[in-house]
Amino acid sequence: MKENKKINPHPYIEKYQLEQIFPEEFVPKIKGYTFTKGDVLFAPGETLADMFLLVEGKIKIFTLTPEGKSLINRFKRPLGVIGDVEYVKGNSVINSVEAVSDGVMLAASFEDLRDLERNHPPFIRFLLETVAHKFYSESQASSLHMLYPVEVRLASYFLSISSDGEGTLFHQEMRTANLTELAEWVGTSYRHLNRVLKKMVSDEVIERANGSIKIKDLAKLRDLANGNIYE
Amino acid sequence: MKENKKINPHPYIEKYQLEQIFPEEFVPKIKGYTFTKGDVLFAPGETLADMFLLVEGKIKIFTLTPEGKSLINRFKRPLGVIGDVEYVKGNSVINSVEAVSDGVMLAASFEDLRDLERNHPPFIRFLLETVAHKFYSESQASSLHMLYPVEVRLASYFLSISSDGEGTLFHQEMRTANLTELAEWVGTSYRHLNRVLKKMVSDEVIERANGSIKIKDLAKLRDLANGNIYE
DNA sequence: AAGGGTTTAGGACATATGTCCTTTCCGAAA
DNA sequence: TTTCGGAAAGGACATATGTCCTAAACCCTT
Repeated sequence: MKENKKINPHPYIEKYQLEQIFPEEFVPKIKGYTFTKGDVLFAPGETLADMFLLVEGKIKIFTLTPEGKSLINRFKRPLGVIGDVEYVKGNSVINSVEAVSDGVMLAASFEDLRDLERNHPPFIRFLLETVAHKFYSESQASSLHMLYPVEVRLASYFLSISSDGEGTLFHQEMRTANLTELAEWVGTSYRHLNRVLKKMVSDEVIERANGSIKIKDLAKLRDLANGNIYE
Repeated sequence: MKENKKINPHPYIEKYQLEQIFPEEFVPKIKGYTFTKGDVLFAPGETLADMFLLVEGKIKIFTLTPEGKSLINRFKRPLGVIGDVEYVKGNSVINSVEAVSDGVMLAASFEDLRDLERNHPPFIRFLLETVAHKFYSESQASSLHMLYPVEVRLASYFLSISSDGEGTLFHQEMRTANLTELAEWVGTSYRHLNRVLKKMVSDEVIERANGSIKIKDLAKLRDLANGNIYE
């Protein structure tokens, strides 16, 4: 990771009760770094030596093709983990990671983590749960993408972030800043997103007023989403 | 799982050196079941009480939509694991699982596994690696599907199973029996697959003789696949 | 208030992919 | 050998989505 200003990790360890995962002896080995909106945090192919915990801010994880297309795999907010799969599999970074806002990461070296893994079972349990959850979400999203057109995916997205389903960490991860980002998230072009939005407006499912989108008919939205909700 | 004939699991434990994951005391808790081609092994929503190890045969894991569309997520051959994510996350079965050939599964109850997890670190390490690998493959495949048209995905598929890349377990998992299945695997309709195959023939990338497909120009295929190879 | 970049909106056209159908082919069962 | 069902091949048409482009609206900054 591009290394910005170092900061004291302790407040975050308390805030997120990380003592349960990282025992007292381990805490001194944890470093804290800040990052700034727009920073490229990790690039594909890079070799990692540390695992990171996002404890403040928002980042996006995306794939860039040689042709310049980009696809957002997921957003992360606290308490997101970066480098877990790389730690386990020992491969290099797969996706690009970029800061969507200013934020803070905690870091611990793979080397130290291997010791921790041996002596402190809760850590490997934490890892396992993290990765299992990532797999599960990825798998759901992937099926949704493959099997349904943009309109359905979009309806799912709206449902997920509507106050209805609020509260889950995951939903927070999904909020997008603007339509361009939303398009990348849903996995389509801006143009097409716009087309679908227009259709939803004329179907009276949503309303658009000066840039913001409001859900007008939750029932219709549910109908469209077809039972498919992210998460 | 639909329970077929019980069999003795020991030969498989030796064959795949499972003693490293399951210590001697645990082995008696492992059961063995056979299954038959076409069996529906697991259905979405089902609650699992056991984790399964595929030790013989081939199964496919797929998603079925309410509209009847189906999408193959992956094939599994030995030593595939079923129920790992369900074990960790405690949720019900996500996808349909069907036997593509006759085969054998070993099973161990979640309850027993929880004890094992506490007392025998190699087991949780095994789980972690399994899930991390699943996530990694899923993630790769998902990006490929989202970002490239069928022709590219198909080229990737051919490259992966060509003798060139042979040997990896993963590639074995991918071999499909007929074009219909291939279509489901690539995530498209049979009709469209056929269209793309025809184009590849006229571009002299592949040859088709009485149902079988031969790679004619590996270089062109690589070019098409654009560096994207499954796995 | 004026200028310039970013975001939103949408027209026109091209391409990718799906759906429905018909025909042919081939191997297994009778 | 005949029959029949599934698998393969492809025509015709519909839909989903992408690409390229232009114009208007919306901030910021000066």
